[in-house]
Amino acid sequence: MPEIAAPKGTRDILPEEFTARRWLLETHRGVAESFGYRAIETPIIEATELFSRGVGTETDIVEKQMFTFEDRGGRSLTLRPEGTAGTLRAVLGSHLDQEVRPVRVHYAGPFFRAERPQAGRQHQFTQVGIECIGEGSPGLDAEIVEVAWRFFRALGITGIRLQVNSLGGPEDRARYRAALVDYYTPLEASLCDDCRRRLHTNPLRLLDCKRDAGLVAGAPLLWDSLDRASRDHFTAVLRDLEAAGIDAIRNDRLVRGLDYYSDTVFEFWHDTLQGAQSSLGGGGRYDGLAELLGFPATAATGYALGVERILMVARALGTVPGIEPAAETLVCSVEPGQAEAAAGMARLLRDAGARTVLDVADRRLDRKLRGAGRVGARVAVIVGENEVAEDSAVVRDLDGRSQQTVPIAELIATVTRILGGTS
RNA sequence: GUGGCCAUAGCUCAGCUGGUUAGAGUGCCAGGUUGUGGCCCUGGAGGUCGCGGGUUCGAAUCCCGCUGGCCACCCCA
Repeated sequence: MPEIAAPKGTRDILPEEFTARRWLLETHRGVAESFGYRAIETPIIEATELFSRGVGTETDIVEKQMFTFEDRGGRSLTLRPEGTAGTLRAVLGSHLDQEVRPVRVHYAGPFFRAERPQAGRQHQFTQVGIECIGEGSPGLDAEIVEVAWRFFRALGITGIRLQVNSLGGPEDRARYRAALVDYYTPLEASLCDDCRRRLHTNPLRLLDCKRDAGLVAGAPLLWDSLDRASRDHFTAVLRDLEAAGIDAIRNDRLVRGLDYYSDTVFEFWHDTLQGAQSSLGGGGRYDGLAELLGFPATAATGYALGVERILMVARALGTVPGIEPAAETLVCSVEPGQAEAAAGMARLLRDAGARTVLDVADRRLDRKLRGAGRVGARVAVIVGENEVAEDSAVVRDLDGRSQQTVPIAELIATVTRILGGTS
């Protein structure tokens, strides 16, 4: 019988990594809540239409990256590839925005994309994100960037390169798309294969091409297609970011892959991640998404960040806190005969709040004490024949290498004194 | 989805141009110490050589397919 392995593109989160992720997730929660964002959780499966309508039919995500299946009633469902559409659906569908505006929410959870896996790109991955729904002021674009900025700072991650751009409104984008097509069409013969395809499917993507960089340099600028309102909006965002002390790099070629963005878009890059995976996450304003999903027009802005990638950077930078030992106390019997007495003492210690491992296996005492070091315990409580006879225990300070025999009544006090003293 | 590299013990890896019982380090278990750890010594367990087929007298080694990982592209988290 072959062993069953985790499905392709998925990974198990073992205790050590779990601890690091918890640190990251808790840090994000703390920063988001310090700005008044509240936690939300939405389903992992959604109607396929949520993404085909929201994210855009001709985007890569919807075209070829979704895990889609039919339920027993023949409805098409999809494992969510991103979080914004579902969150907006949840907030507007429940009329949360009728109570306060804007609605500020944060979330964390698994997402799924069927791309070829490699480091930092898995079928199942984790994102933390926030959405600010119900108001269109540029100050809120700056606010969410500031949340992310503080989040990275709280993790101790330096060297973040924040890229910002404005895509303008739908009309601006249509105008720009036309300008790009006008520019590239005469050059079509000299384009690379990918670009020739992009010219007809998704002209904005032409700006991403590395091979035709020379042509990109001469392409029309997005900024020139923006109307007055979008220019003012973006100028205000840049001003607010500067006021917040955030270094934003204007990148006229930054075009995010999802159709629903309008005006402000941004991405966070870091150089310790190699090439294709240099993006830690991004976001932007998506004032048009609500209507695409059938809700009243509602302005909104938000971001999503990749937990696994950020963890890779934090690890490379050495900012991940050391893992806590599994237990601070180990209680062991000398022989199996003292198992019950030892178990009783372990209960006392746990009641007193000490994380305690019990080892009453039938093996040599020195092996059990070796185990104490392995779980990270700083105190060993040893119970043998003599101790049972006189209702006492040997309390050994594993760091100080000293020990004493104490009555059970003094066990807790003795152990907590040692634990308190060394920490 | 396209192209390339890789897959040997729990972990990190060696195994030359196919040759007999597949190795090391580390970890694990045990003994040295019939009640005392992080060092040391000794011994032991543990491997369908990713899976399936083919070539050959003989395959961990060569060929094909599959699965999985990694890298690049695509794109993004």
